[in-house]
Amino acid sequence: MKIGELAARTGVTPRLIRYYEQQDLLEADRAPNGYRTYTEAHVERVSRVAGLVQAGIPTRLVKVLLDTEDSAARDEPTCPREVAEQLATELVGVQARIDCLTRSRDSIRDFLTATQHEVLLREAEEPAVAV
Amino acid sequence: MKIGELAARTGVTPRLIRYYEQQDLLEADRAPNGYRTYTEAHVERVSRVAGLVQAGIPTRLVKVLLDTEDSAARDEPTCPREVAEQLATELVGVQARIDCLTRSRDSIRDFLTATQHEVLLREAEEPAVAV
DNA sequence: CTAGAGTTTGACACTGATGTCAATGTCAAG
DNA sequence: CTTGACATTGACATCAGTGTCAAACTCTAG
Repeated sequence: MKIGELAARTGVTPRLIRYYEQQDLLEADRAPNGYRTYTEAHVERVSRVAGLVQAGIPTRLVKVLLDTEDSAARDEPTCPREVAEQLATELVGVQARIDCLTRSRDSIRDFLTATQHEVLLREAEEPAVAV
Repeated sequence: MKIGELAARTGVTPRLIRYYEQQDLLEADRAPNGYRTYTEAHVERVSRVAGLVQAGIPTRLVKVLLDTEDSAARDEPTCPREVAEQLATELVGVQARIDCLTRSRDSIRDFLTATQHEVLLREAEEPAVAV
């Protein structure tokens, strides 16, 4: 598929998809005419990247995270001690973000419940659009 | 306490503390000489703000989130339907971020485990510096 | 009284993530 | 062949979050 379709399916603008590629978070094959071409796998990849970036992870780190997943998937036990330490450091940062966001989420929930708006809660939690 | 001490205790630079105040995320009393003065409560508040901002929540929303907590704490059932809907919307966004970060965290953990670096894991999870 | 550390405001600068625009190329449909 | 939709690259613009610096003030210690 071409960039337009990928954009439509992920909700990420073509501009950003190109930007992510430029930041080395994405790779794209090229059709003979120079157009970028993507596969199904890219859909998830792009969603993931966008999600992480939106969650405040700088692109530089997003790359590390996804590369980690990738090499884990291909189970390459490639892991120089130093990289592992960096990851461990990153881990605490990620966990801190999760904790912080979780508190906010709970606050919102509690508040909506306390103000008799549970209906909205159900609407909100149904879709489960986990990315 | 003055801004310097607050900064030291929260790990947030004075510059940012002033910025957050400017963005209406914080309020500070003034000493007769014009210096900002803070209470214990501000310590947590600042940490919270910084955490959310770092987690990718724009300051504009951080304000909404914390205001929600505040009014919940003072249990004011003040909640016009419209605000509730906005919050519900925000809720799904926050949840999406949490899911995304959680996946990354698990990936890192799994990876470190798979590569025999559990030691680092324990180091990383001990502090439990949840903010 | 003076020196030094901390504070105030305000300006300027930079970075990262995005939007937008321009000039050009590709391709499918009429 | 022409038109219109979509691609490409590259430049410029914007916004938020931060760093940094300057000039002036306050306070504490010597």
